[in-house]
Amino acid sequence: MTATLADVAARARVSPATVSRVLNGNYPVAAATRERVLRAVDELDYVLNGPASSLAAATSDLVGILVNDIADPFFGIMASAAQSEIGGGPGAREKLAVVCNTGGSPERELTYLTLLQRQRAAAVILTGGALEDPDHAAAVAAKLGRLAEAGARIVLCGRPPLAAPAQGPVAATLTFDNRGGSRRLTEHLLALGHRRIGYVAGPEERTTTRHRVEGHLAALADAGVPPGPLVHGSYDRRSGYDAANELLRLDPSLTAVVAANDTVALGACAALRDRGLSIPDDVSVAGFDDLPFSTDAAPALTTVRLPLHEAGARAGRLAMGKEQLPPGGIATFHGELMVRGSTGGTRA
Amino acid sequence: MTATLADVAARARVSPATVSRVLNGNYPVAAATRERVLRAVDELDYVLNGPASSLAAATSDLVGILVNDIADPFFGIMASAAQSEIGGGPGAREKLAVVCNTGGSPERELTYLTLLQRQRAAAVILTGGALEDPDHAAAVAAKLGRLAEAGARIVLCGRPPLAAPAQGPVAATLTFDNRGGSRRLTEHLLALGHRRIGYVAGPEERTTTRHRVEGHLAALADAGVPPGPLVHGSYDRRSGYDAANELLRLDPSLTAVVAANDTVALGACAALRDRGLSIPDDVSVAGFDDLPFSTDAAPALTTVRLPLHEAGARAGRLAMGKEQLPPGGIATFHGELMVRGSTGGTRA
DNA sequence: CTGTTAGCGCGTTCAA
DNA sequence: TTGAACGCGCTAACAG
Repeated sequence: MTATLADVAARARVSPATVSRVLNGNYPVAAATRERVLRAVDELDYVLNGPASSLAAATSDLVGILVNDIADPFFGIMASAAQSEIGGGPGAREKLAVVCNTGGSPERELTYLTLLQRQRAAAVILTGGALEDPDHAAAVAAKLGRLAEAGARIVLCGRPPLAAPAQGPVAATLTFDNRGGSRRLTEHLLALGHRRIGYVAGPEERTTTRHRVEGHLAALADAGVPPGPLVHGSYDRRSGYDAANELLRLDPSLTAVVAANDTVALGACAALRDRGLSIPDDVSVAGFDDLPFSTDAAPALTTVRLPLHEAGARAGRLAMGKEQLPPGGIATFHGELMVRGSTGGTRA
Repeated sequence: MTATLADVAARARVSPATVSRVLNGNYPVAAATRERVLRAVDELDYVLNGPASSLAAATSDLVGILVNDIADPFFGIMASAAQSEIGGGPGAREKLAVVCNTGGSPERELTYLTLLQRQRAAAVILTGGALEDPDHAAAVAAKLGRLAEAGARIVLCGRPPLAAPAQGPVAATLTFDNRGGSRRLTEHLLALGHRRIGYVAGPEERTTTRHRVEGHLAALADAGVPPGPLVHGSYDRRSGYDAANELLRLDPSLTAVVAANDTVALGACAALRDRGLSIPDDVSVAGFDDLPFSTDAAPALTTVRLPLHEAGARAGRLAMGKEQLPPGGIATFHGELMVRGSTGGTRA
């Protein structure tokens, strides 16, 4: 049926070992022999048997990229950038960069890690915020340890470092300064004169959520302004819509709403518009991430730009061992405040 | 080191074959024995060796989902839906659904197909429009034939059927009625009184591009209205921005612009706004796909809604063999015209 | 229902 | 520089 390495060897009149050597290019092979082998490969339309190869070599060319929501460009952009550094290169052995969608479910996260371990993945990139549940964190840390033992390189991207003891197996951590970005965003609102600011937070028990809330509260505390109402929700538009209505119910005098991310912010905007409120004249709205569509909203969204592409690309290179991180293995990416039309001064 | 099946067998005092049987659950095993084995698995923290398993069984639990652009929610939504039908959930026979980002590059598409063939993938889902280059189409068809021979189930999602002889290995095809949707969209514009309509087409040589253009031209032809200017571009915002400017240069009297998709349409809107034109008073704009953010644009985008989630989920089920398609193996999904604020009547 | 026996196709020693 | 032989860890017959 399908051609095997032995078939190629027979056709090229060499031993299977020699074929293996030219295919892997790690051993010296005479130019003439190599030529003959490659021709045979071509003529037989031979494709290496991955499982057999992985079994013998005890490693595979699979690189897993875990994302919380593949339909969200926040993850799509990072994954795309990472993947282009992994699968793209015309270099030696191609790696198969694959993205695994956990949907934010802890069980699925663990399932995927197990499946990647089962496949003897060469590397694993975990993107986005982590769940803060201690049990789950421990389970993930254990799995990562197991993966690293088996030779997988572990990279965290857009995710905070693991707790000290668990950080061991992690080769590199690229983290976003969510706290700082959030703080600057709220400072911007305060500078505009806002004193009653509502907050639409992301899902509870997530590092990203907590850090962004902390930055917000820190800015308020520094200014001596009491926090406004806060509600939690998921990272979708609908959640932002509902949350904005809830915030206004809790405090009808709000003059600004800060959202967990841009998608949520757009949902909040829709809710405000549906109530006949004008943005930013009646209420200012701000998001986070600066996804491509944020600038097309009505009005354009004030937000914090995260270097998603850069972080993803770097994570890809780290996973391939094409780049080393400075001592400590942790790099922090900062966000940039993008002031646009959705925030403005309070009414006189 | 890592525990193997033999270790588990020894600990459970059974043969390796028995362990294999309880793990795969395809064979009758006494409840007591199964219990003992599962305990041993747990105690040893045993994880099946995927490559070894795939080698012996001549198939793997990998399911590949090829997308043109993972950062585009059009693909993210389909991939997410497909993936949720395939893997990650609770259950014994887990499949590993992985998405592969071709970036629209023909070479990478073939590379990924080869890598999936190498891994002995259980199924492959190809999403989105295909390149129309005959050489590439033939190469893809050949690869798919090879994959199918090796036991992979092939599903096309949001992609037209292959040419008759090549359709053989394809288990199922879910296609979008791009032509019909596009035609209805243009009919809507014509009904509003537009007679000079510019068109921002997608990348050349792509089926999606051609079908949408054909539907547009068909509507015009039926109405006896001559086609306006048409320019090609990629599926990003920038491309829409530049294209809109170019269209207005070609014909300053345009009253409407139809774009290849929503992202491009938003870019076009930005260009029009930057020229001081009002939407839809001066120029109407329409998109395609109805991605989630389209409703938040200013004004909200008139577009054609495609059942991306439904198509993706169905593709996932077909890939798993959980569902059969009616004779012919082809199902067509139709788009729904969504009329919103970005299109309006021409000025009197 | 369970154990025994062969490979699956390749990488990698060791010699030559 | 090349070949021969072994084993990676598991599944799939075939017995029993």
